[in-house]
Amino acid sequence: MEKLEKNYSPADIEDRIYKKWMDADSFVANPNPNKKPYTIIMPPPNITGKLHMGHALDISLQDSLIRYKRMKGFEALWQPGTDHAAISTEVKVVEKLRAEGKDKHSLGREGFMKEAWAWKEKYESNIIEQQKKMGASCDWSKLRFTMDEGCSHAVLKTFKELFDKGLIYKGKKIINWCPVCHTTISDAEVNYEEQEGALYHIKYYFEDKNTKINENNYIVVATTRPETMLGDTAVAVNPDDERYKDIVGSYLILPLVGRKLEIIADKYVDMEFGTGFVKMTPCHDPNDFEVGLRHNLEQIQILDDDARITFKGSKYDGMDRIACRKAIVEDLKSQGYIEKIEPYKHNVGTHDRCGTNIEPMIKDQWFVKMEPLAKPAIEALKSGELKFIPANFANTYLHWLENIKDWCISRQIWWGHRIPVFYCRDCGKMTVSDNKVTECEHCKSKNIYQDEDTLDTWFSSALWPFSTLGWPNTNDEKFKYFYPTDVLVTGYDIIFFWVIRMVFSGIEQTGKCPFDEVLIHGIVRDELGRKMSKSLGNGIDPLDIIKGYGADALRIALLTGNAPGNDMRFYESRVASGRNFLNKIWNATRFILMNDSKELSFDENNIESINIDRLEDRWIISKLNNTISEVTNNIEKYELGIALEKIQKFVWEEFCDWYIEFKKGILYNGTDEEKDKAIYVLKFVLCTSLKLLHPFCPFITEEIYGKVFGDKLLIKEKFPEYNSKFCFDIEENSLEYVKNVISTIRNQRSELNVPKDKKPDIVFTTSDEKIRKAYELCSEFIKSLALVKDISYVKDVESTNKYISLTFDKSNVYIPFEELVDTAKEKLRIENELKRVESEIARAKGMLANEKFVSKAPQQKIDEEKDKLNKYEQMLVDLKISLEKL
RNA sequence: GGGGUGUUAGCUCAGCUGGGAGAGCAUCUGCCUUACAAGCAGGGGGUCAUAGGUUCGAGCCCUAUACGCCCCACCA
Repeated sequence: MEKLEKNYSPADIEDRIYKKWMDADSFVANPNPNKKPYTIIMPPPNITGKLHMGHALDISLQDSLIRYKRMKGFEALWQPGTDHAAISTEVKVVEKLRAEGKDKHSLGREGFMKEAWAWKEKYESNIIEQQKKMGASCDWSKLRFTMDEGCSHAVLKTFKELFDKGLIYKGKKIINWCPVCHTTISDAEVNYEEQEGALYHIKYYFEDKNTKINENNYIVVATTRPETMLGDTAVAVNPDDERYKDIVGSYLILPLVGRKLEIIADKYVDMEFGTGFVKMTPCHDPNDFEVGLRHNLEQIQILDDDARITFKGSKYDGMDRIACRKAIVEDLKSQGYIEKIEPYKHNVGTHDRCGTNIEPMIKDQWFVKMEPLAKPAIEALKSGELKFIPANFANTYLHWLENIKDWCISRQIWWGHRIPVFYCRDCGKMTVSDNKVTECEHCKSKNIYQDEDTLDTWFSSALWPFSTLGWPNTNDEKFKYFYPTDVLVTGYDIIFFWVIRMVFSGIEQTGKCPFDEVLIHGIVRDELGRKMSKSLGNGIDPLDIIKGYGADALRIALLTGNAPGNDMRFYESRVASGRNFLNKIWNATRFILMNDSKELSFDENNIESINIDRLEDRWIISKLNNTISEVTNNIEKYELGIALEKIQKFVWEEFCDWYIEFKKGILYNGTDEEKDKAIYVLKFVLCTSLKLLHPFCPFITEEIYGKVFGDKLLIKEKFPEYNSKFCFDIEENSLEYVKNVISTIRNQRSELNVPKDKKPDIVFTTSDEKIRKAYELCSEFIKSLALVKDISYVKDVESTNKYISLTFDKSNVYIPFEELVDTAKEKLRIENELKRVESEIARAKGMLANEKFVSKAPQQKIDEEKDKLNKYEQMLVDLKISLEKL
């Protein structure tokens, strides 16, 4: 048998182990009538970047779940793939081209697409390699891409179907325009950020010199964007505003321009704000647009696609919007139109991909009609078909759906699914098809051209749970077997973008909610609680952490100490402590192998045929058995962190700190038969622990499993199950009692600074036969672990001795530390103990004397209190005797 | 403005359906004990934000208050 290195070094083994899994096709899942399916669709990472901590968390959760279910006997498919990330990728490719001195437009659409595909090939393989470093056990043979043939077909099919149902339409509406990316974006892609600006108060004079308000021949409007006044076509007041009732319908003259503006009344205006007058710019403000529709206002577009002013015949024409703002303000000032300028903080919409201030504009775009689609999605949640973990995210989901607006899906970029709409130059009608189109379906003319726009990247992501499984071919075996999927694991930050859109698309296209449950996690932040970001430079690269500590340690750090849905701060020290745990189990293995000089054969299935008779063996097996049950329970409830902590606690504390220490006596000095059995139980516990741990820490467990248990692959083993034959409550309790005794003696030694080589002969008294037996069975443990020379039972202890007396509920242990005992101190210690016990008794008595407690509390609780009372009363008696003897 | 959420040990956070407060890190003490110093043993440290309420019993449920964070909407 190969020897293990003294310390666990993940770098040496992880790639090798991963290859082993791949070579054995361990991740492949295919429709299998003999097994139940379990499916997780991986949120496809963008091909724009590299793996970040958010991905690492995502992967840790999903991989743990999928490995667990695989071991539980499910045909477990974790479907991987990547997202074309339309705008993000296009921006990156354009940047790359610019660096090479090339230009998107001179390349042309085809040339550009070639470049973009090359980018995709490169970055897709990067990110996949990184996912593998994390240990991701997804079925790479089924790798998909949102723009591959199948997904593209799904997209076109969906577009066509929604169009035919009237759920996709083209319309001139006000949209969010990014002047840098040169495309529309959806409402969800707009981030509002507070910016320092100014509120300009501008005088608009009445057309009729005799009209006055507040003694003045002008009114004052306030705006943060004075340049938009070029597009003003009205001024609005609230219809209920008594101040201005009389002037509704009169006209103003727009400064600098001279346009006549009617004063209109619309309930949109807030009377409380500013002067109560609002200038209306229907083309460049969403609210003004709505008001404009109601009042049939003229729409004057004053910005082009670069957000430059287009105002023919004016000095402002062609100016950048910011330069124009300055110029206009100067002109207004010099001509006396400015009443005042105040500093003003306000929220400005920015593009979430590039940070540019977005400009609302009116454009002819494609939209998805949301209301009919939102309804079933709301229903799915309310009926319980769809569940969120934690449940409170359901509110977020519902709130969004109940207030949803139509979804702008057309983008003026090239990288993406081109809108499958063809316009006929002859008859002017549209042809929409998910197949190749060569002629107008209305007049059969060949003189047609395709819509230039592409679709929002989320349009294809929305289909991901089924487009990856073969849809729209509903006869595809994968689709029939694996769909709907079981759980979606993702961050709360993309509930709006993605989860909601998958749900309504899934219901609309397949008739089923695409997943039963959504496990939501938070954001991984830096140590100061800040988001990790490129601009702050505070990002931590998961790959660097893996290099230093291994993927398993990183996974532990990400999986523990955090409740679902909450953000977590990333501390490297937590990875280090994870690594320390791995080193612990590594060394426990080393210990076993070092003591297994005969390299005994081991078959875990024979465990039931072994006569487990020793107390500590029954104890550890019973503990292990309970751990299995609890861990399983926690995983099923998605409490992965709690599950993992329980495994760690079992392995480190119970197995390593206690059990292995117990066994050293036998391994060093026992008979061959005793040794062999000890090795057997050690291996059994190790083997089972590895299985429990494998979903969370796949690499080290696979490595150890291979070293100790031969050629079998752990990934393919069965997850341990609770076995009622291994439930040894009595032995478990007895040994816990002994552990407590050992700890208490150690504590006293430590308090009194007793040197290690001083090993007393201790005696004990007890009234309980079971306890007496436990002491006898475990006397070797007490001797070796509490550094005791001999231990004996006596009926009573001579009162002349100077000793430390330790009182337990059913026994007393006396330690002769004559020269170390300070009688006064010892007296104080016992008195304090006495006080504690007395207060416990008072507490228990109080509860039991409370009639309401006795009549209302569950019987089990009452019995517990009675037991406690008995126990403490016994201790009280013993403590008093000890005190007397001092 | 609407919704959500947090306040627990020095720090970061757990605490499952209400039944005697936990972890990691940090800190202190003693140990290089032949699996592991990435370790072992032991210790200190919390009126669970505040005030009420429900309950036999509240860190947990309800109400209010204070401070914080997040999301949505967005006021010109």
